[in-house]
Amino acid sequence: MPVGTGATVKGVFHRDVRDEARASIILANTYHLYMRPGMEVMEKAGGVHRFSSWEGPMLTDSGGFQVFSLAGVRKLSEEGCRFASHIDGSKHLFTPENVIDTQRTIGADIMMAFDECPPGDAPREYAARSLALTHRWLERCFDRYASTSPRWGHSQTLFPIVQGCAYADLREQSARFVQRFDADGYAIGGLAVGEPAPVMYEMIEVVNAVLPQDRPRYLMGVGTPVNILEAIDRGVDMFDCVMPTRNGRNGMLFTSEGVINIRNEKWRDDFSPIDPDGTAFVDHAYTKAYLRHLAVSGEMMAAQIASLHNIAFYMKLVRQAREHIVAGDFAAWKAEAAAKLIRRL
RNA sequence: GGGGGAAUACCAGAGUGGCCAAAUGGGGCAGACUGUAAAUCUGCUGACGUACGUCUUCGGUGGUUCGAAUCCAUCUUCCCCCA
Repeated sequence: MPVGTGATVKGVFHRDVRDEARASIILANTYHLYMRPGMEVMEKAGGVHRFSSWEGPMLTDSGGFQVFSLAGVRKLSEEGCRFASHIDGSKHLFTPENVIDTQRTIGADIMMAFDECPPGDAPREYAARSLALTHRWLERCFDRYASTSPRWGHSQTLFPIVQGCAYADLREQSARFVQRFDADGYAIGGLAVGEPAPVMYEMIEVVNAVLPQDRPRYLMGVGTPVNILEAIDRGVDMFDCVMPTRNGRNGMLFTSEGVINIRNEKWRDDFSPIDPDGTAFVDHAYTKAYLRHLAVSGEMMAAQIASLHNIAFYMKLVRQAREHIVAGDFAAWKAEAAAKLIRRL
């Protein structure tokens, strides 16, 4: 949602944590069509959380990411973050408190804390100062959370966000700090923001070594199919990412055989399905040639089909991951799948 | 039959004597996109070479000029107007 609302609405597809296996997941902004009605999102001593009305849980971001992505046009302070709307220039102030209020109003099942997300190359001194601010904000978020009630008759939970940039000791410190709130789940933020992938993986390992095993770990904003498999391998349970939709709109299709740029002329006469492995999101499988025609013609349908296809692909990917974790052959499957996923077709 | 206009790279279309291998768009090719200010943005697109560069291009032919996509003659093709 645009600046001013203080939150981004997402759908989250979550495992039933009663499964033995880790890795459930995902993702898909604004798409809730993959979720089962009344599915239990998580269990905690003494109670079961139920989703809001419809097909699945709603997760909202706090607006913290805007602190990162709008770095050029915002002002950070102890109080919060000021923005000028890109739409009408009006001024807006996000604070830990009003961001919680907004998410209460939206009715999110999972609300996110308000944090600062520094860039991947942030110097240590900045990272440490930022982390301290994020932690202070986090306490304010939970204060507000504790002093307010769900508005729409279903429970609303709040996830803290681990920060610390690319510094292992800061990450570890943060992962310990956030546990004082005994949350239903924990988010890992501030990754995939410019740092190399190996650094991201290392940070995930550091953090997950500290976070509790019996609560979902949510890696925010990640990522490519391979990123997701690597993160699952390191104990992450939940993801969200714009990649399947944004890249889909821009003509990139993820398939079990590799990545396709559907605008390429090579697909012009290719009447085979987008993915031979059958990740079609409807019974009818669109052909590459048809989708290319729509994309080249500038038809909105191309963006729609590509987005839905990519989301369906991501959903299938994590479902397979879960199955292979249960079957006990995740590592072998991951290696084989990843090799294909990075190919360009 | 008479009069006028036009032919430019894959397409469309600027350019009217040197700063033109030739604007701009499209098409093509490649790349980017990771808690969505994004149906977006970037690069390349005559040949050879990493590159400075060299060579061949602006309908055909022949001229003028130090120098021509640009001027002249002629041919070809297309378009328009009048009969």
